[in-house]
Amino acid sequence: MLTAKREQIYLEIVKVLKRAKADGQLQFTEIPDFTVEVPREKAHGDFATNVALLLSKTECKAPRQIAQIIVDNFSSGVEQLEKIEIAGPGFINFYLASGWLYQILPLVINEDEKYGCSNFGGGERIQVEFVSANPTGLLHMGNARGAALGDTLSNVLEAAGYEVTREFYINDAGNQIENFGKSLEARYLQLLGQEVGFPEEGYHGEDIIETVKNIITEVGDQYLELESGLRREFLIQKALQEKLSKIKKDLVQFGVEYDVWFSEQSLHDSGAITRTIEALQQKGFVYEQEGALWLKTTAFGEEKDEVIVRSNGLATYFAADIAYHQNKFERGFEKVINIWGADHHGHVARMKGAIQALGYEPEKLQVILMQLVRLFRGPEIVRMSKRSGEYITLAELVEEVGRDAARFFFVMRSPDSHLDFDLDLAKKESADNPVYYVQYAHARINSILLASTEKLASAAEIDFTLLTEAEELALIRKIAEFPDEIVGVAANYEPHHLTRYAHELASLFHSFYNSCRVLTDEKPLRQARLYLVNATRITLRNVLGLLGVSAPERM
RNA sequence: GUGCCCGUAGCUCAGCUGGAUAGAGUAUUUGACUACGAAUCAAAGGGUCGCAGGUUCGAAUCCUGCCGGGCACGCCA
Repeated sequence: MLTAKREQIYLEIVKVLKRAKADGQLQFTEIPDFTVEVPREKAHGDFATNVALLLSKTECKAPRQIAQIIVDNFSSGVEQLEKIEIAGPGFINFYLASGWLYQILPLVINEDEKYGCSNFGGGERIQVEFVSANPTGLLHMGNARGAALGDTLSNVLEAAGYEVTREFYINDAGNQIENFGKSLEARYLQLLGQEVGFPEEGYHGEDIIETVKNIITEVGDQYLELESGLRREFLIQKALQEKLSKIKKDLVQFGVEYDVWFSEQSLHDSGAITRTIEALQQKGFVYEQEGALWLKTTAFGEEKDEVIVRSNGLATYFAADIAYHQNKFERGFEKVINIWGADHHGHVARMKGAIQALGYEPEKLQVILMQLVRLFRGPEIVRMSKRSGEYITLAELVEEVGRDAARFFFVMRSPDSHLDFDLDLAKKESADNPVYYVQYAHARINSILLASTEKLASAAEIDFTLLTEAEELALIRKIAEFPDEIVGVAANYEPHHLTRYAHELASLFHSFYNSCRVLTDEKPLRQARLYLVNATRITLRNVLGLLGVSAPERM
């Protein structure tokens, strides 16, 4: 609705500009990249454009003078356009006939759970890789943030018309797995009464002990007889299985389900890494030095080259990740999004370089870096240490504050911002908790609809022009913005705008509720307001759905 | 030392592809429940947008330098 109207205005302006140029009133050689947007201030009309300001330089005229030329040439190509005004330094404000927005309401009701969806993405295939935690432990707050962001972004991309694949890359290879094996073995032997030391760099967490206890319950002491290498391998297999199923379960509890779980080890086993390295060699980006193979990432602006095969013959994590990305592109994804912790930022440029070396456009890879999460209980910071295994896990978080609050809080902030997560606030069932604020609006609507015993009237029976209060119009406008909002989030990868939108929508509803009685005695007005309330309900429910937050009917 | 992120109201943060009077929540103060849920609403106060220059009709937004905080700089992942 908004989009269509904006386009109409935009095209009309372009027409006017061309005509003015043909008449010699304007001299520009190229139409500048101007905008038509909904102004922040209501007093500035329904839409506004900055085109006159942008033209002022090339025209050598005052912006307001140019605006006047445009306004004078404006014809009636835009329906419902009531008034055009020049304002401020040279903005042109467009005022539409009051009530032009009413058309959005029947549309919302008809589209229902599809309201907000569009075909912006045109069915393009896009892959979102997120969390991708080491399967050697449990999910921590950083993983949780990634899970909330990745899943919400995926939901939004789907709503915007992309075909999305959610993927978890399992780091089940390399040194950490070695290390994991040593830790498991030490615990195994200790639990069976042997006096052995624990590896300095090992995984000290309690959860490893639990895992080993479970293994002992299953296999008893029969691994004691085995040669150490074999014993570790068995322990690793068992433990990985258990850890992964726990990770999966915890993510499901968090509302996150993946389409693909991709094993790093499988890239080693299948020879994919070798093939990728050969491809890079063929293109001349690989050389040998001091027994190792290096990738010439300096060819793509990096400060130094990177090792892809160590002198001990083992491929590095980087090599595996390159093979993984090649695999992604071979599967036909047109765009690939990775959500990584900020501690991996050094990896971004070289990954893009590697992609370029393979002959793909580096822009196809989009990395969202997220800053760290700090946990608080009120003013007290919650100290955590991954090394010692003392940290709060995703499962514990969901247990403590609930999935709704957790997901909302993680998405609330820009990924670029450090996130201070206050457990006390997230648990609070009160006004200062933004999750409840939004959910409350939904529950409240539901109880109005319950209280009204009559059947909702159809759009044809309703006189929408009765909705004239400022609160009503503001609410309708916000509802109308929803599809645009989704496209914006999908285009710029900014899921945090969604929580903001949800809050604003709820807020406008509460204001409306407090100033306009819905269940009034005047039937036509009551029907119109009930219709608006129902449209609000649908929009709220849909935005909460994208966030992975429930829309309760009662609280 | 080099690279990336951050610095906006007392606090937590939006706004950053340049646009009109810099916003929200919270906290503080004051009002509103004998009608649809007060987990709500209405209103007030609160700002050198880290500092200094520059670019231009216009800068929180772009550029340069500096200050403060975080992260990363491995034949780890």
